[in-house]
Amino acid sequence: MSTSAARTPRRGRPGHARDDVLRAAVTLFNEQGYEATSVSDLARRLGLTKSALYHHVDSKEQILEVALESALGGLEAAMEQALALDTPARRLAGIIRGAVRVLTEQEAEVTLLLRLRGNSPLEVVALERRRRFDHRVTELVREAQAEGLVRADLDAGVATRLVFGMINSLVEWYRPDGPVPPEQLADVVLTAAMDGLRPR
Amino acid sequence: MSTSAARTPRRGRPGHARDDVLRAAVTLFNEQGYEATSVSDLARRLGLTKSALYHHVDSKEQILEVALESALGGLEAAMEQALALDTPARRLAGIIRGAVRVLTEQEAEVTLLLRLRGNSPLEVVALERRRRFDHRVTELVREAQAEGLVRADLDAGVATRLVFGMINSLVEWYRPDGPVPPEQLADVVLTAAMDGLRPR
DNA sequence: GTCTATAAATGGATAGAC
DNA sequence: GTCTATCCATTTATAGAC
Repeated sequence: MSTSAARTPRRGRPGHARDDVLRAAVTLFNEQGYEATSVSDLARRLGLTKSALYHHVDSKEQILEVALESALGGLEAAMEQALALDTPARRLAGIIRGAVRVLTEQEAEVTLLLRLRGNSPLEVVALERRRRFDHRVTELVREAQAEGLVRADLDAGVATRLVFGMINSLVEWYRPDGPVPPEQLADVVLTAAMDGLRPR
Repeated sequence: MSTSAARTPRRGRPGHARDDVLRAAVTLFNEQGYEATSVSDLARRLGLTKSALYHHVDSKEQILEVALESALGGLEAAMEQALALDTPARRLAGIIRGAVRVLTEQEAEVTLLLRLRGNSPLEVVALERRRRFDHRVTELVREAQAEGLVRADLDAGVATRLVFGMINSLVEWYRPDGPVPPEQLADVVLTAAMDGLRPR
């Protein structure tokens, strides 16, 4: 899946470029749900006919594919960065901060990923990749437990899911202009996850 | 959720009763998504034709309506019970435990509620009811902050959303036969929310 | 690159026989 | 209470003119 840089530059006015279509599509998919959004809905939102839209993309599912690749690629890149850190504590904090960053910077695409139900081979493959990511996070939690950084009386998988339940919920409510500015968000989440709501 | 015992006894063989249809429908809606599930899919799952299915329910949306009423009713009842407790600490712990209980006991119906996008007047009304519930939880968090039970440097709305992100994620992964037995679940979640992952 | 027109399939829902 | 057959709107997607 090449990005815009790799594509042939258009001669005339760009008009509705592929990226505009993809961006609008992912936004609309998130507002209404992927299945509940028809190609007609999308064309209407863009002020185009369906036929014109199909000039830019091959299919509705292709749009989903591009978005999922972006979301999974972002999460996997964050994992690589976290794994490159030099202590278990930094690796765990790194993947939590990294996931928060990807969730906010690629909010629309990740939201789509988080709502998948596995209704097509494409979705099943994406869900498997997501599951691999989750397993790698669980390994980081387990490693932190071995160092005494995380309570050992909590199953590592359960701890991971609870923390990522918190993180993933960000796509449902976080707004950069809300009570938590973007540059503080990772710290707020990390503190809530590690220390909880109770004052120390 | 009454079992067959409470229903009017049918004369002939019970066949496919309304409750069976509702249960199967909600399960399938959760597996595939509400919009992605056709009435034909549901009929097939039940081993019926569409026509036979429509003998038991008026519409696809009616099934959703019944399920949402059950989920919202459960959450609102939990809120009333929590509000009846006698200290801010007990009220906050009460609604967290109560929500965990409702999420597990009415898992399918609550899952449906949590995935709504507001695609119809019915969904919009349900989302408004859900928002009212969230606001009442936020009030309990604010009250706990005033007593010094919850960190005051965290916005009450943000704290509520983070904790409920954790709680709501249960519908995605919690299984009674997993590492956390049902009777311990509320304690595990409450501890994770209040004290975090770090050993004290 | 956008349009009108249309194909082919599937969606939710109903009529009426048994 | 279940069936076959059908209605009509909408779905994804394509053909071909401009």
